[in-house]
Amino acid sequence: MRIGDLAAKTGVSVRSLRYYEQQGLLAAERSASGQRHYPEGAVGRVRLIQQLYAAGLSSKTIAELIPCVVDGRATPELLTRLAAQRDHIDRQIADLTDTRDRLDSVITGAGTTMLTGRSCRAEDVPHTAVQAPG
Amino acid sequence: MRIGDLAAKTGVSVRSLRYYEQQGLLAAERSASGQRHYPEGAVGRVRLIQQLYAAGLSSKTIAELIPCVVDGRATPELLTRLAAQRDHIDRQIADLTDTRDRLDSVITGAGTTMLTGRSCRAEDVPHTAVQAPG
DNA sequence: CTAAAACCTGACATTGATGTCAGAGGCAAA
DNA sequence: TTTGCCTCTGACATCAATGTCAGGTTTTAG
Repeated sequence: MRIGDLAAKTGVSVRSLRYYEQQGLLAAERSASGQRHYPEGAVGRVRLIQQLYAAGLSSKTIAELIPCVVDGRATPELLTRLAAQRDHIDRQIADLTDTRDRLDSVITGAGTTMLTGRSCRAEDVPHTAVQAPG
Repeated sequence: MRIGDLAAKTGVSVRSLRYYEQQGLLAAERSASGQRHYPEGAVGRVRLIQQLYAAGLSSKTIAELIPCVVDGRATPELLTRLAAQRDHIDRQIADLTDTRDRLDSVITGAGTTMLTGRSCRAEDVPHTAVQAPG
């Protein structure tokens, strides 16, 4: 598979795939002329990378942990780091849940506000047709 | 309260507090000589800002939503945006939960691996909609 | 009064992932 | 062979939040 195909399959830009290689996250075979060639498994690998990016891990951290995650090669030290990342994600989940609930209560609370017809700085909303009176 | 005190109470740098003001997230009274002066409530406000930053909202988005969150005021349009943010956070939570579980199974699997010598291939662990290899 | 500490504005630097552009070469179809 | 698309490297641009430095004013402590 060439880089354009992998990009199409994963939804990740060609630019980013090259960047992942540069960061040591994603190896590629090279053809005689230097073009990158990926096995099928690269698709899952890229998805994993994206997932870890989404969890807020840096390239450097992913590069350190990825052999452990894909190969199960875990030194006790790596295992500790992995657990630390898991705990960090746990904290993120807790924080996000808190934020979600907070927004939620604002939303349901605002339902009452909507009935009373009060507006929220309508003059600052440059969008289409705000008909709420100021 | 002066800016240094607020920074100390919130753990946010003085630089960032000035930046928040510039972004319209955090207003400050000014003394005759121009120094910023904050009420006690600013502490909670800064914490809210941090919370929303942590949820991945941009300054611009926070600036738009914050009057509603703190005052409970919302136009229907703003309410929609708020709900969209909540849904976005919900998706983040789901993704993070998935990632956490994945790391978790690597961790417990790796523990087993260390005992049994079996390898643990996380890319083969089923999570949400992994495309099966052909 | 004086010196230190805190504050002000403004500007430039940094980090990280990604976009974009330029110039050169590879590869398959016509 | 020509055409057109894909790929290569390398470099510069971007965005957003924050760090840092400079030069000047204010506040506070001795």
